[in-house]
Amino acid sequence: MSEISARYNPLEVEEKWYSYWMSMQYFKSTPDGREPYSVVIPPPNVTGVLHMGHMLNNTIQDVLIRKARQEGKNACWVPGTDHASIATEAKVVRMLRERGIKKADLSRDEFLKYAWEWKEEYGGIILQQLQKLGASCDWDRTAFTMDEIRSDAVYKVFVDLHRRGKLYRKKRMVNWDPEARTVLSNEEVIYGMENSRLFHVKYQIEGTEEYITIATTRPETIPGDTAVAVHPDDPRYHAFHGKRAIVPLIGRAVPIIVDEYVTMDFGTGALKVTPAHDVNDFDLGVKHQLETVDVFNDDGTMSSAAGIYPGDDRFVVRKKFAADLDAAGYIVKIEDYKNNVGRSERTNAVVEPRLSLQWYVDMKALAGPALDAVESDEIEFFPKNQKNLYRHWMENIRDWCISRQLWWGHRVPAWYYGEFTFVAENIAEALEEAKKISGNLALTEADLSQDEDVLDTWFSSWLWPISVFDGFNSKEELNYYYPTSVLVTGWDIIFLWVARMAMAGFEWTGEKPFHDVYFTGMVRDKQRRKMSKQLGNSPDALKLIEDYGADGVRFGMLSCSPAGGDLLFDEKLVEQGRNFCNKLWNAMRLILGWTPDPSIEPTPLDQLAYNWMDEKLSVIALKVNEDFQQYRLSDALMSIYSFIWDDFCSWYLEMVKPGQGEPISEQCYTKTISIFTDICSLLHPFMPFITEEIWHQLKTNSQKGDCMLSPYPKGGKGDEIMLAAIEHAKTLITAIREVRAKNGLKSKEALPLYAKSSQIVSAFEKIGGYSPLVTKMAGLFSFEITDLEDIQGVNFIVDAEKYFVELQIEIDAAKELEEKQKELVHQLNFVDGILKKLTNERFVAGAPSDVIEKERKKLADGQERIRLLEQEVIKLKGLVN
RNA sequence: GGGAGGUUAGCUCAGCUGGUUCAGAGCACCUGCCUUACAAGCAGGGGGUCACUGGUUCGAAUCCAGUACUUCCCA
Repeated sequence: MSEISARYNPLEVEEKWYSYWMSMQYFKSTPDGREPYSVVIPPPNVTGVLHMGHMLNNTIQDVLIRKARQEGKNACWVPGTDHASIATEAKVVRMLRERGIKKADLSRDEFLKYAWEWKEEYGGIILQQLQKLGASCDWDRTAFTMDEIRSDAVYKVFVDLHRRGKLYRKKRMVNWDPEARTVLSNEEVIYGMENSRLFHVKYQIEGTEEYITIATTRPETIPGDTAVAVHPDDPRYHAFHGKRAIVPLIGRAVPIIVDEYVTMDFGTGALKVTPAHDVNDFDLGVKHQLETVDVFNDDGTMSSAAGIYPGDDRFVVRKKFAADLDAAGYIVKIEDYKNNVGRSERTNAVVEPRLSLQWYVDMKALAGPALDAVESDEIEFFPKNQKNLYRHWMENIRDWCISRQLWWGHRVPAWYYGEFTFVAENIAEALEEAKKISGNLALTEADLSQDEDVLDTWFSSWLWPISVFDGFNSKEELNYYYPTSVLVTGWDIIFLWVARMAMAGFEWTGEKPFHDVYFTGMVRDKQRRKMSKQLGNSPDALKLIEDYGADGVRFGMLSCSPAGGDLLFDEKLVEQGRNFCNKLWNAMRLILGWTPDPSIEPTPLDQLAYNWMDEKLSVIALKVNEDFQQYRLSDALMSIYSFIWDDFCSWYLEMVKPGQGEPISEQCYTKTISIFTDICSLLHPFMPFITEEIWHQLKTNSQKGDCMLSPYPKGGKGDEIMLAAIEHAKTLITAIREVRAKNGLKSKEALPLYAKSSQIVSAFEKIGGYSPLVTKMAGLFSFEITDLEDIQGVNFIVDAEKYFVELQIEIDAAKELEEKQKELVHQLNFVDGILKKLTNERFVAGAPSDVIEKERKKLADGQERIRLLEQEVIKLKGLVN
């Protein structure tokens, strides 16, 4: 025994077993006759390094996959990364800048060469880090959204949607990131309240000396004004209907239009309309056929069309132009104001609404089946309440802008020739098409120009559950693995990803992409702040694994993360995980230190103990399986945790532990090992490394096989009478220990215990090994049943049974009396409540018979306790007086 | 502005279809222990009018309404 360290050392164990599993190809999956269980990883950014969110998310997936594997299913977990257009391009640009290279000086191809180099060098880091966590992915299947198979799928889908009229190109208002100089989807814009100022500016009414005053937070857009709008019912402005206003300092005369869109009590009730720079204004512009004047360049500086300060930044111009207006007497007043400002998720630049020509997917045409599937629980959400969010978004769905003004990504498969557009999977097809349409057979590829933009990264991610199985080329694997079993992801990308995958699934396979969706919470710090790089509040994931072991970290992540609920990360959690590993480790050391002796028969106590363990294990396993059904992983883990720590270590091992230097019966030894290995099987999905290690340490000389592939315990109801008896014994033993603690008695001092005779007590006493068990665990000198009503010493009630510990000590009668009286009151209330129930006809008539039976039992027990307590109180009163 | 959720021990949360041996878990806390598997431990213990108000009911942490506070989503 001495050669085994008293502390569990995870590092070498983890390294050893991970490479062993890999060498055995245990993670590998190919279609066969077994039931499949498939999971696709939410592909992390190729730029990413492992953070807490990944650890939580991937631990959960690994738990599910490992359990499925132990259940004999063909478990397939497909790993991969996505190319993260904006983030990666930004990273590569920065890297180039550090090397003194400007993106603007490079051709597209040159830039992409650098980008791929970067990807090859750094792109796989996160996947290697997942291995440290124990992730049992089928690494041979590692996919990347820009590899050949996944890219082909993207182009196919684009062409297909276009052909069927569900994808189009149009000039619309978009969210423009002037720093990245690209469009953003709605989901990539983060809104927040910011301090700004509301400028009240007066516009002269054409041909009069009258003015109309508008309020705006953005005076720099005034050069783009092409109307002033008022509410039709606003009496202040009736006189101006049909007239024109002069845009101050610009001199443009613009119509005063009337529209119910205007909010009368906001600002002055008059609204300047700038169709090129505001979504709502754009709609007004379309409705009233207004001119659009785009006053900005794509980097947020003023354009030549603005006529003022060309080339200056919009925020600089805001100040300058406001000052000009003021100097010219057009500013009526300036108020401090808070408004909602959208910023780019990636660059934090203030998003500029901008008119631009982009590609869109007609989402209404795709949403139907995906919405229905979730509504009907055909796709089941865990937790359920995410359905509301999903429904709301799907019912108000807007078209998806999929083009991005970047180079890193899938280039839009559209080619232009003159005024023609050809959408095709490749240039050769586009050329064929071009020849046909134009009638010019002499066209060459050089005559066509491909769209400069790339597609939104999610336009490849939404195909992921299909494309990782090469499903757009071949049905072979798709038929087996698809729909996947479960998707595990954060609720924050329910729209970006989950909804879109559901749509793509129905669109191209006619089926849902997954049966279940498990939404994890966000990992936050103790102050509930989201973990982020900026705040620096995220622990180093790999450091955590080094310090606490992968199993410890997995335990920490899981033990406190109910589905959908946020995980408030605290290093205490992983510490608990590490301590748990140590506990398991030491239980193993204890057992391995025993000397089994074939010539000794197991005692009745031994037999009772291991039979009880079997029953209890069975009950726990059943509960764990039920918890898995509902994805209550943290409940499942905590059940196993307390089963191991309390039942197995604190109770069972102490029950069967032989005395110092004494041997243990071989039967009991073998049985203990078998229980422990079952425990390893049960715990393995959560803590794979230590369970594998212990499994092998315990099995060195006997059975073969690995914990990872051992059958997962199914569990059952268990022997209720035996379970109840042991629970009673445990409570009794605890009560005796309490007597010790209260009276300052040493644990070595053996005590005589008497039980007041009763049916229950005799029944328990008849169970083989019961009395020896209590005697051993409570450190008794003797344990007898008596008919005496009182014995000198301390007495107490367990369930409805009365026990006496014979003691020659003074007891504090007054204090004891107070306690017993308090308890009596509680019991009286308890019984009173049940009596009320049982005397109520409607209850007796209506409640199910087993409920009534239970109430009767509770009543009888309660009454018995009252009887015993009353006796006691009378006796104590006598002593006090 | 529209919508969804939350409010249970000091902290983080369980508590499913209403029924007091269920007010529970983990952590934290207090007391006593270096009892040779484990001090990363052992034994014992104290903590809660289940946000507030009203209603339904024989009975409410659990259902309903309102109030307060709070989180989130969408605009």
